[in-house]
Amino acid sequence: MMDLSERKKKILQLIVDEYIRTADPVGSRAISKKENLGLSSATIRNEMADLEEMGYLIQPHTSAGRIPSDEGYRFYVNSLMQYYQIGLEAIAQLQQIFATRVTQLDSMIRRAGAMVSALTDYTTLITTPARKHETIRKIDLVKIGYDKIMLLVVTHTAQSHIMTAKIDDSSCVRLAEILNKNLAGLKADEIDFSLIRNLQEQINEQISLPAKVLINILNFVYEAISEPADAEIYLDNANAILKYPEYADIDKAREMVSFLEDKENLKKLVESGDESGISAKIGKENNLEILKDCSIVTVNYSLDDRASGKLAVIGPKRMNYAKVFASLDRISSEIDKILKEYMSYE
Amino acid sequence: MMDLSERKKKILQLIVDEYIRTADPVGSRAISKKENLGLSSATIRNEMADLEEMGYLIQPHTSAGRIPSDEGYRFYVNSLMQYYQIGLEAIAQLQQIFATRVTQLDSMIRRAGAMVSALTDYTTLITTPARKHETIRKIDLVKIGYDKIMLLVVTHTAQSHIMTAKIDDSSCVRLAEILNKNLAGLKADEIDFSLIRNLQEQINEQISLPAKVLINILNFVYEAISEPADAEIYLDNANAILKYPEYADIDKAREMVSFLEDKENLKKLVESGDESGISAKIGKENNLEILKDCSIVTVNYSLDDRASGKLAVIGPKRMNYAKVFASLDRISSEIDKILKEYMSYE
DNA sequence: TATTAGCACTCATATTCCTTGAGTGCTAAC
DNA sequence: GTTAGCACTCAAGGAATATGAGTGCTAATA
Repeated sequence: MMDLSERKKKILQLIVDEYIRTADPVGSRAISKKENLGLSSATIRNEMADLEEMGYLIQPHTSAGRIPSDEGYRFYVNSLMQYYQIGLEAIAQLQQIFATRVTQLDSMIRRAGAMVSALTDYTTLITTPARKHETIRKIDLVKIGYDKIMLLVVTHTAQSHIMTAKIDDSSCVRLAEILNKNLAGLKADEIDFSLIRNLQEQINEQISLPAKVLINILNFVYEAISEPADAEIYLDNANAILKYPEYADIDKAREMVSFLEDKENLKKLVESGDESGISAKIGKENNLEILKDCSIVTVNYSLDDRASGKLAVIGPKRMNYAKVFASLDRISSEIDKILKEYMSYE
Repeated sequence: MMDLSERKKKILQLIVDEYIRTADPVGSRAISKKENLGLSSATIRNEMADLEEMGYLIQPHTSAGRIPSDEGYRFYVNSLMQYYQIGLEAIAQLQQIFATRVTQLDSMIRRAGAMVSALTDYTTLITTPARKHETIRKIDLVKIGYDKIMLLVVTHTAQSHIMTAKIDDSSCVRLAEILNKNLAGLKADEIDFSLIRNLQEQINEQISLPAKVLINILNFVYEAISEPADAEIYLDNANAILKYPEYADIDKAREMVSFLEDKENLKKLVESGDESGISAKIGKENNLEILKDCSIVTVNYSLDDRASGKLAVIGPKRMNYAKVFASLDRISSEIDKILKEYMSYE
């Protein structure tokens, strides 16, 4: 690898940076106008010609600017790239993604959505069931390391949580017993302050446990049975729209994709379906300019009043309605079966 | 809603079917040539003119064929659509989607992938960790309905399974005890035939349990600790490529998307990264024609020899390398933390 | 010797104009 | 009521042209 003068390095870096930003071939004038460089475009042109000869730059055609070659990128990545600092807001956002609780039932539901898009080859929308009145069936504590325990809360699904706490085996068993005796069978709104106080006293009598650990445990238990703030909504096979000639215009496709990326939009969409059976909204029936060439077919799934959600297919107005109706019919009854399995008792 | 003659209905149906199939405006000649209709294109033209007047068809412009209006689709959906039969192969395929085992750890990993694409706005690829030598920590049985029990198998994560079986509460407890005594601490390859026979005998002595239920239980336990056939691979934000001008050409975008849809391709891709640290493959370094304008940045995550996987970002060569490197660095160490939490004991 | 101003040259992109052909509506004959 | 025939329309595609960003080279300058 030939050595580059500092000036050449600087120029190469500016070109790569600029090209990364704009995706347009970078001209000599654009670089010469940059910051404190103090060089005319003619000089830059000479340097660029050198860099091209060395293989770091490419000219797509005579009268265009330059773009980096693979070797140019490689040099940039190895030697020129500036350190990037991830923003605080981004990190905060990340924490939230991880914090969201996903139960096994939810991921089942999500896969049902994937099935529909596999069957129909259209974009699918599915909401996780809004759960109500969940009861704690059983609580268990399993020691899984010298200072780690796994907390299991069985509701309609098994929810688990790993926490740091030094408890010996027998205390673990005792603690689980106390928790079960006091909490099993309860719903979220039946857990009140006096109950907690009582629980705390019983525990303190029998085992030594840091207050913080108990609070963590109770928090997770409470979370497991309380309704989620809002039902999750999942989108599957969003790029199916690329396959249909109505979106041969890239701008239309982009507009649609970014519409579908906004969960608020999706929630509104899915709520517009009728309450019973499979229903279709065709074109302008959707009352939305961007959807005037789309149809949305929606179906509700539910287990009496305890859980319900929606499943929808969105595609061009010219969709294969027969296939979509048949698929939704099939999968929604499949979901009903799953719900019954997971959530019905007595 | 005006009545339509049978002939008009038939013609409307043929037009909608044809348009759904081809997405091209349907001309009178195409219809007249259809099957047993036995009418000339001129006659069809007259009928089409009527259907247009009634609002069921639209002419995009004078010299084009007709396409259905929203009302035309509506009529089709309500009255003309033929019943569609889902193919057997499709259904078989579906069963498989549901059969795949997804643990809580897997969905954590998947969300880590989502984070990277949120941070960078490029397409992200993530493989779930290949697990080895898992041991059963605890088995539990919870009665959740009059003929339903939930089987819990705690490994590095809690896996649950709901099955139909009529067992009374005390038998449930007894059964769990026996299972734990015989199976806790074992790895997949330590479960052999004599062990199972022994277990079966103990159970038959103490409780009455249909052989089929026991087999179901053992099957699920075994599944929970055996290695998955192949690591799952998830793709996130695949339509990010639409946002970049290098894919302004819709055909290029389509080609890329369908490349990314094939999991076999993805597996090969992700395996090409270096073993340690973050590494980038730029353009032709990927040795694949379709990727000659793409870069792939890969990082490994791992917890000693027990679990490891890959995380990769794929985007245009002109990607923001600094940001991608920083994001991957950050998230992979986040994953390492999770793995440690979930999988390390002692 | 390094830098710069000036100018002729190149070539992708956008624009305009023209051709082509699929499909129509209408009329007259069957 | 149905059909053959024909003039008419208009989107899509191709050829020809204009535009302008950016270059390389030369000669002047510091």
